[in-house]
Amino acid sequence: MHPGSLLVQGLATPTTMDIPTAAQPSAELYQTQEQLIPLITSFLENEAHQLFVPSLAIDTAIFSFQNDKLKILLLRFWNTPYYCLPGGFVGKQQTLDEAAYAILRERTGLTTIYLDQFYTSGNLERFGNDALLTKLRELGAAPRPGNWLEQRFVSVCYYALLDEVAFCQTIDPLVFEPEWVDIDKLPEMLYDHAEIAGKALERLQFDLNHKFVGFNLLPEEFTMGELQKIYEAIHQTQLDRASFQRKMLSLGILERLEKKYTGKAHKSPYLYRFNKVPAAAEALAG
Amino acid sequence: MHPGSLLVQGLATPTTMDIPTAAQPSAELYQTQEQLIPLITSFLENEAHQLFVPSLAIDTAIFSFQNDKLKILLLRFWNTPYYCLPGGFVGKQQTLDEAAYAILRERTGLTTIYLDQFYTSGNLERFGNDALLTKLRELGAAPRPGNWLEQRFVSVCYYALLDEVAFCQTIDPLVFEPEWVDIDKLPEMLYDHAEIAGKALERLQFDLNHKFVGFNLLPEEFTMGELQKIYEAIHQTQLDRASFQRKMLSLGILERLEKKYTGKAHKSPYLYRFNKVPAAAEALAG
DNA sequence: CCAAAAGTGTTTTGCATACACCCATGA
DNA sequence: TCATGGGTGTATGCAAAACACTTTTGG
Repeated sequence: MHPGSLLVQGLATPTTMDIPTAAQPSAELYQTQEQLIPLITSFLENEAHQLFVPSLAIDTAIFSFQNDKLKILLLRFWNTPYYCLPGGFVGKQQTLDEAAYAILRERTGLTTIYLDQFYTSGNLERFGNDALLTKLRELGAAPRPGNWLEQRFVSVCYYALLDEVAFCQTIDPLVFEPEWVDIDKLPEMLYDHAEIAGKALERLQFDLNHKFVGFNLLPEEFTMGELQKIYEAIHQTQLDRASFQRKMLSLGILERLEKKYTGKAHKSPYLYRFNKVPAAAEALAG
Repeated sequence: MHPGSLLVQGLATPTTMDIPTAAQPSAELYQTQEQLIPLITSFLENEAHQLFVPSLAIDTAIFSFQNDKLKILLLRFWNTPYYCLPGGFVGKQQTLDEAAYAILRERTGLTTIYLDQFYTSGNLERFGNDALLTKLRELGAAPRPGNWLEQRFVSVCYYALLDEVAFCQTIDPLVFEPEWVDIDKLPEMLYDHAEIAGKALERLQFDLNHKFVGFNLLPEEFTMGELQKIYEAIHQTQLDRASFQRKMLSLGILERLEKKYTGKAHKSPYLYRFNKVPAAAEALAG
């Protein structure tokens, strides 16, 4: 295995979807700048062109729900105070969905993930002004003209919902350090990623009421209170408990299971599960 | 002016947005196959690579409202029974919106158009199986390996609404013959364009109720009855006249003008205009 | 028995629908 | 004055919202 291929996974999207997550060699080997820079340079000058569709990038807004708050996964760029969204490129034989899915799996280690394309950004901001190239030049490296990042990129944007607090793989900690950030405390971001994150949240808020995506942020079995907290966090409002319960139940897509005994001194809530029978899918379409 | 540049406009997107529509030379000059084939071949082998972002296409679903029916603009491909959506490519210095807008103006001659990106299609259907290449080979031409259409393409899709029955420019009648088609009588289409057209209609139906886009299909001043017909055509239902009027007026985004005397033997309807004050925009956001 | 949280019932309000009625217009 | 289509008023029904009440649990 060519040593650069790990770097490819770190920087970008694997070209196939069946790379076993657990069996990957440790990225620690490439954590020093001295080792990284020539690998990155080689990637930008050679491998990237061979593996990926030119001009095309994927950015993902990955949401999860922790401590009653909606979080988004950001990557802090190379020891700067600037953040960006996890992203990657599209393998020459990959569909867009496959490429986005691969990025998700690479970053989170999870395989069951809700994923939805919501926007394609075609502005020219990054063209000739890439952060990674600038950083490399600061460090004395100079990838040749015509390298991968000197293209103009169009970015297809996805948002994703995680149903467990994902452990976040640090596949390339020196270049991109992952961090879960409160959705209402977004830091300064590179390129147009702040705008993309904003659009992702808008879309999530919208889909929540029209496609019932909320349960994707919870484990398979959940209480009504937990589901309500998701709605409140995403819409940043307070909801009436009784009305919320009736509304959810009236959709006919939740299945009531046995009670959950929490050990707390109050009535135990029922557990619910999303009902996957065809009838439920119908109810959501309208 | 290089003769191929007209062809470029015919096949694809101009790279700038200020080509004067009226001053274009007639395309009649290039209407025979003998003249067209070498120009197309040269375009595919040379000019396209220089002008456009690789791997990226734009497809547009252009809607208008004629005789109380919703129509979509399709292009019949080179004397076959197959149709496709008007499309083009993205100039190296164009944003996606600019490229889509240029295609619209090129095909319709109009400059004020509602335009909304709704989907990016990344399947591999067209890869290695392009209709134009196949047709050229049937005709004995053989663009060299590595020509523009041998790439894998990702297509950014827009839908557009025209507020007048556009005259449809026949810039390349031999290759693509334009035709307004009833939305409920879609013919067989190339690539995944049938799917894209379907998604465009779904999106239009959805936006109609959430972003009040309907008035973009009408001239600036219109009667309530005309607006209602738009809604009925797009949703394929009958609506109550009284309820419709109250709902529209309650949105607070219509401005009532003077009456319109039609010459018909009945009460004359008021004319309305879309209200562009900021308050209206707020009303639409929710 | 109490506090806390969950579940359910009841009232009210708002909105969409349906339908009725009146108005303006030109033949 | 009549037919036609446009504008407005009114009754009805459904569903969401607000609030009250009951139930369950562990201390």
